[in-house]
Amino acid sequence: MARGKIQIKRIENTTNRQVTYSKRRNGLFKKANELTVLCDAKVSILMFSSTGKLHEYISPSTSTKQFFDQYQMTVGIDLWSSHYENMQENLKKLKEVNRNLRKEIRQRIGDCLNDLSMEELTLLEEEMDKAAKVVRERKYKVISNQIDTQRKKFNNEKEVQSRLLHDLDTRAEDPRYGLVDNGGEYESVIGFSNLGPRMFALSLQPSHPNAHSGTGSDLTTYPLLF
Amino acid sequence: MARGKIQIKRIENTTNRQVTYSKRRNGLFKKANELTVLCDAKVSILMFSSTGKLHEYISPSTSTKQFFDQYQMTVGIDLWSSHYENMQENLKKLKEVNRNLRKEIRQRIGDCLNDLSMEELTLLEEEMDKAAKVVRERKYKVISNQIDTQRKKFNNEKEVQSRLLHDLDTRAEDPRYGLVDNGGEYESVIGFSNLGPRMFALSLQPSHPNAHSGTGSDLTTYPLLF
DNA sequence: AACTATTTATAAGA
DNA sequence: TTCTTATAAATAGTT
Repeated sequence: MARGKIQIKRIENTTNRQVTYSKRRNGLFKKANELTVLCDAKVSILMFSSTGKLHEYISPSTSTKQFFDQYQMTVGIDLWSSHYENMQENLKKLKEVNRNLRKEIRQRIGDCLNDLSMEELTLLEEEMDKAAKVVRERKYKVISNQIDTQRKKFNNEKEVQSRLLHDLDTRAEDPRYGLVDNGGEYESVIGFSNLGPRMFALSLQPSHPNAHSGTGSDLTTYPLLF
Repeated sequence: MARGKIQIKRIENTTNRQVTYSKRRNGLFKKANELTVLCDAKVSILMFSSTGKLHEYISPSTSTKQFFDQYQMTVGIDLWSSHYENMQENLKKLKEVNRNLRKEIRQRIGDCLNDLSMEELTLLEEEMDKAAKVVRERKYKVISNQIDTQRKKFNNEKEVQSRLLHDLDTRAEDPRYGLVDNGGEYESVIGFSNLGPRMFALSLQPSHPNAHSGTGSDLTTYPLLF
């Protein structure tokens, strides 16, 4: 624009092009700054030269990040959404699923029943009864397993005990030991007493609600524990 | 820069400022475009006016998004990483919550009870019984509401019916209708026969047919309804 | 939005 | 690069 008009088209001479780039870049930034001051505006200029070099102008009292954020807010679309679209989608879906799960749980706890129809209530009741039955069965299974284990332990210990008693008898009759009283037997019984509390605790389990009196046969094993 | 030099400072006159903003913005964009062409560069200009309005220049064959990406690559810092991390954190938390909710539901359905202790099973059982009770109560409430509604409907209909019957009686005894034999009466009843089905349906209600057996004519008209 | 006197930007040369 | 400078372009104030 001086010493001769130029065509606005790519400057082929590389040096020339770079010089012009530098000069005009400065001019652009100067203008941008003037605009910022004169008109109380915020300007962001990003430039990449043909060699890939970055130059930047940004109005004082702001930042490129702020510009990006504000730009996106204004445009209304996340420019980074391509990066995060899937994530946001996932997030949304998860939240929805979550909501439904919570609702289901609430219904199964007994909340939020008001918007259920008669049919849904009936279905829910059936399901819950079924589930409760499963829980109960599982509980009895656990109980009987524990009982079984305890019984086995008890039998083992009894066997050991009787063997010990037998030994004692043998020894008592053996003139070499000269033991006549029960002291030994007493000691050996006390040795089992640490099993007591555990078995007692078991017997305190709410032996169970009346609903399942049909499985009474299981209970016949209980007395053996006392 | 014409018709007088100006100070580079905020233009206080609003109109003036907006005009200058517009003019210089165009100038800036024009320069940016020339730079793009002359020097084979890529330029992005974002501007927010003092009123918050956004204006944008972007070199052809590129996009603001590309600029953001390239800017970040060049600067070497992911400006969005904090967003990204937050999101991932959220996602993780939601998944965890979700997992727990599912587990709870599964337990309440009767699956996955194996890893529950005796105490937990007992607690679960109690909760489920309690919840089932609530569901049942809710169901009965719905049922009784429905019954109530039906009863009210029935009573209404019954009243309407008796009023109609009463009307019929009155007309049958009124000489103005000149009905001597039963033919006329038959006709007049037939006149109401579009009500018939409704009354018929009503008469099937378990409650009872005639609350108005006081007049003998009641009995004679009943057969006509069927 | 158009005009235009003037300022500013800058192409080419040093 | 930077400076110079002739000239093109931008634009402030006006209509």
